[in-house]
Amino acid sequence: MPPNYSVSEENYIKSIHYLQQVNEAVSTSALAEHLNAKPASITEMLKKLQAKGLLLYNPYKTFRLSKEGNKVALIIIRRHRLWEFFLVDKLQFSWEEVHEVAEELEHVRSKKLIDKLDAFLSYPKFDPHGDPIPDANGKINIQQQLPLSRLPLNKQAVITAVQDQSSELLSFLSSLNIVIGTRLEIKRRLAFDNSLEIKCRNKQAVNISEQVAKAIQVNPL
Amino acid sequence: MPPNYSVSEENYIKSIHYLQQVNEAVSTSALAEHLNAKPASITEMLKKLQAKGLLLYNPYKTFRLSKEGNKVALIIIRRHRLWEFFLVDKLQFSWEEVHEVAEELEHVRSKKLIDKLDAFLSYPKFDPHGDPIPDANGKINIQQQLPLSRLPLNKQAVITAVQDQSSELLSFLSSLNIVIGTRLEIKRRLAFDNSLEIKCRNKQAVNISEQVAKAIQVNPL
DNA sequence: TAAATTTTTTAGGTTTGCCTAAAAATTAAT
DNA sequence: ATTAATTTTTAGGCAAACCTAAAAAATTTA
Ligand SMILES: [Mn+2]
Ligand SMILES: [Mn+2]
Ligand SMILES: [Mn+2]
Ligand SMILES: [Mn+2]
Repeated sequence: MPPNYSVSEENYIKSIHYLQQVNEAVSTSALAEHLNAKPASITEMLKKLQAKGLLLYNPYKTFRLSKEGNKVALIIIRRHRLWEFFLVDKLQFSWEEVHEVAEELEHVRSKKLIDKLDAFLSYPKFDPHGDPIPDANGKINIQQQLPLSRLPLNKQAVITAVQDQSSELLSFLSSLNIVIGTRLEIKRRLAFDNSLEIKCRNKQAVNISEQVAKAIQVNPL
Repeated sequence: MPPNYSVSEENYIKSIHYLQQVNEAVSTSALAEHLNAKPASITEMLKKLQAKGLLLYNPYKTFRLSKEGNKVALIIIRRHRLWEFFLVDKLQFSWEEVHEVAEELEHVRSKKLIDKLDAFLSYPKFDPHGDPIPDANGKINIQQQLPLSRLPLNKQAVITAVQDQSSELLSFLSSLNIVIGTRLEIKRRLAFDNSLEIKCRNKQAVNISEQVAKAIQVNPL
C-alpha cells in the first residue's frame, strides 16, 4: 500500500513539479512565491520531503523531485485534471471556474475513485485547459507542441493548451472565441514588440501580445 | 458569505447531529466513542463550537446543536449523500464501498459544486442507503418510517433505509437480496431473542436478529 | 579578493487538534 | 447522607504547518 501524503505535502510536491517543468533548477524563494508561503516554511517542508524519499535536496543549493516524488506528482496532477474535465464536461462549469474547486478535489485520496472517474469520463486525454491527463500509471501521452510565439508565419496549427491559468487570460481568449481546438495561423509579426496578427478560419484577424502568444500552446498541422 | 469550518469541526458537527437523532441528549463520552477520540479532546472542541454559536453547551451536563449548528449539519449531510449517490449511480461503486470515499468528498466546500452536482444527478431524494438528501436549503422531505423491529406482524412494508452503514451489515443484506425498495413482511417473532422471520414477495422466509431488524428502516404500506 | 547584498537556514513562537494524567463534578450505591 | 464509581473538565504535552527575526551561506559588486 503506497503511503498517503498530507494536503500540504501534496501541494508542495505539485508546485515543485510545476516549477521544474518551467525551469529545471528550483529555488526556495521561487517555491515560496508560488505557494504563497515564507521561505522558512519551505525549508522545513523540504527536509520532510527529503526524509520521505520524495526529494533530492542540497541545502543552500537547489532541489528537485526524486523518481518517487515525480510519480506522486503525476498522480496528483491526474486527479486535478480529471476533476477539471468532470466539472466542465458534466457539471457545466466554465473553463475559468474549475481550477479552484479542482485544487480541493485533487486531495481526495482514493485510487479506485479516480480510476472509475476516468472510465466514466471515457478516458479523456486533455483537461479543459488543454493540458494532458496522465493515465493510471502516470504516463503522459506527449504530442508535438510549441508556443504560438514560435509558430512560423502562415503555418496552420491547432491550439492544444493555455499555459497560464489566470481567470483574466482565459476570459480574454474566450471573448475572442479562442479555445482548445481552434485552428489558426499567424499572418504578421510586428518586429518592435513581437505582437502577432493571427487569423482563425473565416474570422477577422486579431492582434495579441507576445506574452499571450507565449502562453498559448499549439500543434502544427 | 457563510463562514467555513475545518474538516474536524465538520466531522464533530455531523456526529453530534447523528447522535441527537438517535437519542436526544448527547454526552461527551458517546461523542468520543463515535468519533474515535478521547473525551478530553471532545470537551475542547465543544467549547470551540459553542464560541462559534453552533452549539448549546452546559458544562458537565449535555449539549446539542444550535439552530445554526443544525443548518451546518444538514449542509454536510447533503454533500455526503449526494456524493454517495453519484458514486453508486455514475461511477458504479457498490453500496458498501461509498461511505468511506464520501466521508472525504463531503468536506470539499463549494456550494456551487454541490448544487451543480445535484442538478447533474437530477435532484435525487434518497442516497444509496435510503437516507433522505436535504435540498439546497437544508430541507429534508420526510416520510413515515420506522425500524423493521417495530413493524406489526403480516404488515407489508418497503425498506427505505439501512441505519448502520458498516460494510459487514450491508454485505449481509445484499447477500439476502435485501436492498432499498425491497417489499417484505414479518411472519413470526421469536419471543426469547426477538429475532424475526421475514418474507419477501415469492421468496423463502429468512431469519434476522433483533439488532439487524433495528437497523433496517421501513415504510409501511 | 573583500565587502555588500541576497538567499537560505536555524531558532524560537503560534494555532489547531489530538493525547495522558490529575482534579472536579455528577451520579450511583451503600 | 456518605461514600464509591463514573463522567467530564482542566492542566500540561506533542506534532504538523505556518510565522518572524537572527544567523549562516552563497552570490554579486566594487
Ligand atoms: Mn491543492
Ligand atoms: Mn487545468
Ligand atoms: Mn468526514
Ligand atoms: Mn449514506
